[in-house]
Amino acid sequence: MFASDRSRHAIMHRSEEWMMFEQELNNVTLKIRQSLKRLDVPIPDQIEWVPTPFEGQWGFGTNACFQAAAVEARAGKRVNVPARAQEIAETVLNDLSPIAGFIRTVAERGYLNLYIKPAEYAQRVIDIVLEQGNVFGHGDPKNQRVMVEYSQPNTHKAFHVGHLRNVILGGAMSNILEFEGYDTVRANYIGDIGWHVIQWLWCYLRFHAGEEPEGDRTRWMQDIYSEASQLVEDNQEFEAEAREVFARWEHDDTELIDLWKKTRQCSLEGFNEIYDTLGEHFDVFFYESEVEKPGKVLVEELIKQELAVDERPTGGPVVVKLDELLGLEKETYRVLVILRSDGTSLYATKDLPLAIKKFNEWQIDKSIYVIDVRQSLYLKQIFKLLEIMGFKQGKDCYHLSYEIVNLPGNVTISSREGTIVMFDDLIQEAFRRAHEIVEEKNPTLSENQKKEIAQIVALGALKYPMLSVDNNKVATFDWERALDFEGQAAPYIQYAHVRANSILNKAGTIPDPAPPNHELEVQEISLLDHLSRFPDEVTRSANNYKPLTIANYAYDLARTFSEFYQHCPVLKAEKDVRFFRLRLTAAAKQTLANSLRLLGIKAPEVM
RNA sequence: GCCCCCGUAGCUCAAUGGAUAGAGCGCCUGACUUCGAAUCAGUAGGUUGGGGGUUCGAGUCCCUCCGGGGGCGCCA
Repeated sequence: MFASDRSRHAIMHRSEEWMMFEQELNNVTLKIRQSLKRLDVPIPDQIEWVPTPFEGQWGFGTNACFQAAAVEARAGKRVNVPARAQEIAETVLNDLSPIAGFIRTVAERGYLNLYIKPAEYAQRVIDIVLEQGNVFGHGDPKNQRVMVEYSQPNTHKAFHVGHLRNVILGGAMSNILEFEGYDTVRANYIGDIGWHVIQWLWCYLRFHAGEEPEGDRTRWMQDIYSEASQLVEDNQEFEAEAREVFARWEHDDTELIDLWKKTRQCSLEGFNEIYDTLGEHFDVFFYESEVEKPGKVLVEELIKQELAVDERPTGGPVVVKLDELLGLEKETYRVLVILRSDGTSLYATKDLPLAIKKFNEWQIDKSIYVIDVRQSLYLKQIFKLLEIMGFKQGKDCYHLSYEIVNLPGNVTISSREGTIVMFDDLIQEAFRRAHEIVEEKNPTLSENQKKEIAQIVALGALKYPMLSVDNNKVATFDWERALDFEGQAAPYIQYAHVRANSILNKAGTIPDPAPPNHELEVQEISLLDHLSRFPDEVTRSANNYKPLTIANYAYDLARTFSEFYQHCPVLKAEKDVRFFRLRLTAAAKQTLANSLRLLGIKAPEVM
């Protein structure tokens, strides 16, 4: 991505903020070391700088003096660490003062704080944002390829709000990793075979032969699936019939396979429409049907290597006794079943060869699985088994888990039981409400514009809550809350972007770079400070596999900008102030757009 | 029996081991002839489930208890 920007990578550090102050801070760090040595105070291994937490002041602080005092205390000196830290900080400052590049240096509560002169750096922050434009915040190329597997829908079933959390999360994670400098491969893994498909095919042949879907294909597929699983569950004769269909399948019955191909395609097309709507795309589709046979071969190899135990002669399945193989006393990895007693495949049968295929055919360095938390143990088993098999990259597999989405009343979403909220219903209702609001707020827009905006706002509103809550918290789907466009929500962030755009449009052009020559307001400093932190937030988000970090950041930035434009007139300010604030507004708009883009949310120009 | 996750304001949630635990919603009070009020400003609201421990410093790490959810040889 961003091939045109490659040339910059050599000179731009991953963190523009640190880079801007790198020289000054390194300089100070060195001097502090020298000073501590002169004063005969222990020198901490690491002297790290963090932004000071005081609103409207722009600076960096270090806790190095705490570290030093703590070392003294551990060495047996009877000292009160906080008091001693403060003492050391003051002494060091006396020893060094004044320090070049900083407007104020203060010892506060044991911290050694350095405040920079805002005007001096304001221009640099803005210039960097505007120069880099839509790549502002990106990380250096890591020369590593990472694959993110997500979505993984089953054909012949519904696509519901439970699936949404997965797609949104996986998509945002991919965007963030890519932006941070990883060569990112978006992978989907389709469940196109298995007992659920067989039941569907049976039900179709038995009760719906010749039928074609009208309207929403995915809903049609779901309806038949729901009917099938009910019938099979309640009626043993029906189950026996379905088992016969399974047998036909195992014998490669041509007629059945033709029906499978056709209906599978129907599902896939339905999914693709949903991905289009969501703005998601995949670089590769894997299918369970393509790894089933390799999986069965692999199972035989594992039996030969005596890693797997074939219990089929005694009516059992093929299992891998992981704890036993590892010599673990305590139950840890337990036992993994890798093939049914009747020789048919399981998830594990297919996941093993797929994991290997990913590394070997795609030359990836890291393999991420976006899958719900209930499969934690299962994935732990798969990854460990890969290692035991001698496939070392098992340790480069990572389970990005997330909690499930329930319906109100703690009702589990189940396509088998039909307790689902279909994606299509959700997006249509969100669109309807968004359209109503656009109509009310901006009646003069053309109908096409209204529709486009409603779509952007509706999608943002649905996506944002999936990203702004920690992965391991259970989400409850609630119509009212899912469609709440107020407060901490995507439309708020989009609105800030729109307002910035509106100001810039009225101004016409963005002025040339210039330092501010007025006393900066608290809101301006706060906004500049937030802008400068974006690159670090991207890095942190990528390193921790947490899109939540960017979701929080985007909202914080929007709030900071809203406070800014409310308090600081831009167009009405006198010329120099206007010029500076216009550039600041442009930088804010750009950074809002960049952070929203990472979340997979569009930033409209008007709304 | 073993394992994992959650518990923070009335509700929904934030918070690199750091400075005074922050938002939104809801409640109450203000600001549109003003760059667009999908906005902003302000009030009130907390023993971070309880108890120990580690640390100079714990919502965050460790132990334990309580409450809730989930997983554990042929479901996916």
